[in-house]
Amino acid sequence: MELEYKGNNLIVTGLKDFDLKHIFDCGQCFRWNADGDGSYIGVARGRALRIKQSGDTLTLYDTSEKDFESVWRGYFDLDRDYGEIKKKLASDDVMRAAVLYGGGIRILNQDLWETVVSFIISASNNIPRIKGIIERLCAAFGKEIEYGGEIYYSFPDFEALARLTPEDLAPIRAGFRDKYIIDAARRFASGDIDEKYIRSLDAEGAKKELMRINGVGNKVANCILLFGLSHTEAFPVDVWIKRIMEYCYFDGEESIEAISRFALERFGDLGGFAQQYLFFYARENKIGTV
DNA sequence: CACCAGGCAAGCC
DNA sequence: GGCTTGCATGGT
Repeated sequence: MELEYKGNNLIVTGLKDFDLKHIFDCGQCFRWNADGDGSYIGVARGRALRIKQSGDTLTLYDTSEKDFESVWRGYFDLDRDYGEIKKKLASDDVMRAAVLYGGGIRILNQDLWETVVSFIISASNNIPRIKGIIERLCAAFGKEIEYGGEIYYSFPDFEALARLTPEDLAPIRAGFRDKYIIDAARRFASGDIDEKYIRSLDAEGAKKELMRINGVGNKVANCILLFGLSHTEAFPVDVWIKRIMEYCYFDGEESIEAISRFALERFGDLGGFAQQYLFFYARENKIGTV
């Protein structure tokens, strides 16, 4: 992987196991959108970014080396060897196919607070609507970010949301999840839930702590562990994962608990990566929906 | 018009 | 403890 500058744009070459479409469409994030001409625009960690991939070359527009090193290198998980992960996972026909299909997936290292709220919103919802709710939340309560002559909005911090009531969130149209968002914000703002403390815990302890938040159950907590806390053994089982696992590894219907146990035993610390390859493969091919 | 969407909490037994 | 049900909203 090499870096060079052309004007204000940072060019990264020599990428392996990296594909923006796979990364943004595997269900882990909600704030990146295709913008014609193959580029994507998104907001993360309080910064907006236009990014474009062509083969093994990535262009980050109007990006300083400082921002790349302090934010984007870690966010895109560029220092992890996904070739090794894929090799280990591709030990059966199902995973071989899934890894081949979504070979450019990376698990983004996202902000914990944003991940908590985003996956609270994800409950009993669909991805286009989740994205809509989050964009309205950011536009209403986030901070303005100017980038490339346009205005974007940061994800609102918990102090801003802790001051609100469910009625204030009505325009966001989050439905029954509005009170959960506010419960989460108040717990973070009061220190009842503490990011440093959560990060000091192992996956099991962090999960227990997260599940104290109203609206965070087993599945949402697993998503937060994986996408916001780098606990790569977390294997969130949603309807898509349940379907593809039942279809490919079981003989018909199976409980979420049994599927989770199977995943931990088979994939171990790589469960989260396996989950992302499977989710992308299942959704893009509508596997199990018949 | 049912039914479903990256589930969860509250209310039952 | 496990099992059932209501939940907001929008798309099919």
